[in-house]
Amino acid sequence: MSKLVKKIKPNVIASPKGMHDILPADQPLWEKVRKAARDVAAYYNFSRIDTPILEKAELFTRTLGEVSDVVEKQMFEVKTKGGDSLILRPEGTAPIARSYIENGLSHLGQPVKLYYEGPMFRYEQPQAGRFRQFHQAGFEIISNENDTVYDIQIMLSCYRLLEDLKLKEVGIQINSTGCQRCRPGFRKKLLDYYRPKEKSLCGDCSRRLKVNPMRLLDCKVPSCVELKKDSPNILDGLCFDCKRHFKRLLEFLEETKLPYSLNQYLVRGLDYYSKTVFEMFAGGFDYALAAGGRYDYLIDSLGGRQSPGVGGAIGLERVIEVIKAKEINLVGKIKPKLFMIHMGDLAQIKAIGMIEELRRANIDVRESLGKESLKAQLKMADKFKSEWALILGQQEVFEQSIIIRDMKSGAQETVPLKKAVDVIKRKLR
RNA sequence: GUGCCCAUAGUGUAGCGGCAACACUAGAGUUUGUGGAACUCUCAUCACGGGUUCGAAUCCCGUUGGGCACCCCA
Repeated sequence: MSKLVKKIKPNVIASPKGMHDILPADQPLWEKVRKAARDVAAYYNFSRIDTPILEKAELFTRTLGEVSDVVEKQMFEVKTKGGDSLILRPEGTAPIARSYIENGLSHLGQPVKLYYEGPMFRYEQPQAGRFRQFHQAGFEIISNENDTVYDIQIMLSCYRLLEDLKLKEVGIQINSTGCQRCRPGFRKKLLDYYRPKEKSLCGDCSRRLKVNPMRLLDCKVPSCVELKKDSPNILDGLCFDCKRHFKRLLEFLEETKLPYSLNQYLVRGLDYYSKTVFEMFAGGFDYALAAGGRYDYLIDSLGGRQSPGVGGAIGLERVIEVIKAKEINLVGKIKPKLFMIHMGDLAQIKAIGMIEELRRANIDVRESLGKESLKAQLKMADKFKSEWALILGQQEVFEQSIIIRDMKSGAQETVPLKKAVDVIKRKLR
């Protein structure tokens, strides 16, 4: 038979755009960040919740807003065989609100404090700190009362998490976006201010003027920024309730000494926010590491009983990017002090047995049992900076013994296999 | 969605129309049961597809992916 088959290198398949592997080298840092989030959640008494990665489209169109960018152009759609379409969740709050209603979580006792962590998806152009699949950890507090103390607890949770990750100089920007009572009045004031100037607005802004005037405050086009200077301040237009809520938030911020600054132009792109909104930044990075706000009507809009809530989410990729850029060292390497070495097939069998015995004794050991030569294995032991090498050769197997080698001094002692674990225990102490 | 830049070993780079090179990493070894040094060897049909050319990693087009910015956002 002749070999007619040409060696053809199949096209290399790349990961989808904006979606990345988290490689082994990065896993310790990721785990550190996730653990920090879990610890903060535990300290402030948040219970973990996991919701499906797919949700019905309506959940997001109804809560985030039909004309929000996330809904208009960033929805990641999955068609089912039945012809329905599902959406890869772009954020965590709406699904939790859905679950809260569906599972009657109000029965958990007020307030309901929930924490989550997992992948989110948005169909957009990847760039600095921005991916199609990214990860968030988040905190939500839902209760009967829209008590400002919950706002500060959310901000504290987010802030402490960043602090625990050794991120220094984190700044918090806050604003109030008003409520259903005062926002219409402010919208009108905005419109009154901007309508006569419509011709000088950028294209996006003149469109926003019609669909979502609040977003005019967010524009970064220089000419619009100039116009913004004299625009009505949202804080002046707040109703009595919102004003009181905001004032109280400031008192809490003073008490907790969180480094905040007012930003009257901070309006977030998701419709469900009301009253408090905030974003947290690390010095030198222009994307928010964490953000959130209050959502007094979210549960309502999904058909649940009126239950105000407040929440915040932390972008894990962004946090990790900043940690790396600032060369913050969070991960200490755990290195087992023992290294198992074998010579020959028989010894390889015994070596496996020995490792299992060590495991039962709760002793960490590293190995490179796929390698054959003693040299290569010693080299590995050295690379891992092992303190002792356990060496099993033909002769040791035959004698029912094992060599314990001190890697620093090179001194070796041969001990009976039966006593090996005890001797090792003593050495490790 | 739009605009600009980019793509050569696992990583970082050289090669600029004529034999794909260097460093690091990884693997094997330097006479067979003892590591850290040194040395030797191995690892790429130059992202993919097409075109121009006697000849393409190199020039052109397309695709995919990456980076940055806008929009928006964690």
